[in-house]
Amino acid sequence: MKRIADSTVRRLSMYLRYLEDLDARGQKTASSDELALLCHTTPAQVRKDLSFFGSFGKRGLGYPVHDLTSQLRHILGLEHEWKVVIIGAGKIGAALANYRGFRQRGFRIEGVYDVSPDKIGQPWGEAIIRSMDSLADDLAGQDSVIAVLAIPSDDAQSVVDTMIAAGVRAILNFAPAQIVVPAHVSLKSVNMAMELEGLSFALTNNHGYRGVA
Amino acid sequence: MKRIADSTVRRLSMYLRYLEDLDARGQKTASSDELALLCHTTPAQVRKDLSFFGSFGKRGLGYPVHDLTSQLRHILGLEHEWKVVIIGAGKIGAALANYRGFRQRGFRIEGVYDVSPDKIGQPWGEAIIRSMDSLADDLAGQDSVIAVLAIPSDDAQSVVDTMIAAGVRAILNFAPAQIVVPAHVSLKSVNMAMELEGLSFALTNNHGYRGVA
DNA sequence: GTAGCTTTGTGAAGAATTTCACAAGCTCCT
DNA sequence: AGGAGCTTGTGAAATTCTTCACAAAGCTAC
Repeated sequence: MKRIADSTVRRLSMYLRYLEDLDARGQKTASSDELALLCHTTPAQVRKDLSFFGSFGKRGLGYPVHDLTSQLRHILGLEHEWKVVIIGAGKIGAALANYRGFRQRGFRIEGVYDVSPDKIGQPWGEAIIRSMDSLADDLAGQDSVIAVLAIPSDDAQSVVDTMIAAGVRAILNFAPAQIVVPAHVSLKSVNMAMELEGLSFALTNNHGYRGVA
Repeated sequence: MKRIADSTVRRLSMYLRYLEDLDARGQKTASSDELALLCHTTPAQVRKDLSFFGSFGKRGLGYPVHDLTSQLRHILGLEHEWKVVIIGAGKIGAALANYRGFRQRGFRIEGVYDVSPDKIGQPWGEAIIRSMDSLADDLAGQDSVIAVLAIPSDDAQSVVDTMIAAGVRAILNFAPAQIVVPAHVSLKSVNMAMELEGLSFALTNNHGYRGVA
């Protein structure tokens, strides 16, 4: 299969969100025009994105909403539930655990881990904070696990190494640090300071620069 | 000035982070090779990125660390402090308020606002949760303000409209919703569910796809 | 059934971004 | 002072991503 750009995957994710809305409202079909309008992109872009994976629409009619929803869920690998472990029982970890969007979209928070001995064993919402040492055992045999890293930068790389040794193959990193992972592990980083700096740049150099929605 | 790509700005931000480290350690110069290694990019990319803004290096020697640090801070508009108001006194707002990276890099949390009458007036860390209605007055005359939106999606657009009416010109949005802003307002959105879905896609279709560090 | 309207799917064109490759410039050493 | 050894800055090439434009195909009405 051809390599799919990151930007394409993000848009697929967005199409899915809106298609789910339309489906819930009982709308049967949607044209690339309509989707483009909702997602602030172009009809051509919508069609091109979808065409990488097959031809789901009917000419003259548009895309069947319910069917395309399933197809996108399949493409994005959202047909089964993903188990999410949160590493770092701090404020960011807490915010993520409560984030509505996760559960709604099939990501189930499975457990919370920390390195700090003070925190291990403490209750945390409905769960108990567990030790990183038990991660490998807890995940033994588990396949669809995504780890969310919400700890200070200093420890980030060493914790990542521990996680990978424990069998984690996907990491969403919130620590503002460059993390290195082997090729078989997928990593995404969200860096909030970097986003703010992007806004600072835009405000400082407003030569027609526009932020990204 | 030429339009600067978003990806370029993100990398500048990253160069700055590492240059600050090097500066703190007393290193005098750094080559594009060294920066590229630290930031996981290529030397040519580093040079090209910097060359959009001037020529800061010395051939045969590299870039003067301390000087380039200042230059980048200037380019990114980080020479003065930015005031950050957090809209939404929930878990995400709390996490952001405590995020070390913000304060460290010149973003000062100025106040917390909410729409919910139950929350308004309540203490929140060292501050008191304020009403959105007072936003316009509070910001009157203030120039360098960035609003961080951490509320549920349903209210997002209407709150954004209120903020813009109050004079906000830069918004970092954490609500998983498409927000529309007029051209003079800069907007960046962070969508955590979308990031997780990207990982789900990568794990499901691991045909050489690699996440982004 | 076919004319007219609509919308997809897709090569090809265009734009944007990254990488290449090398001349020019600086430092250090002798 | 001159040559050797680096490293920058930058046009040009390559690659990646987006937009265009249109043939092919479905639907509706008569």
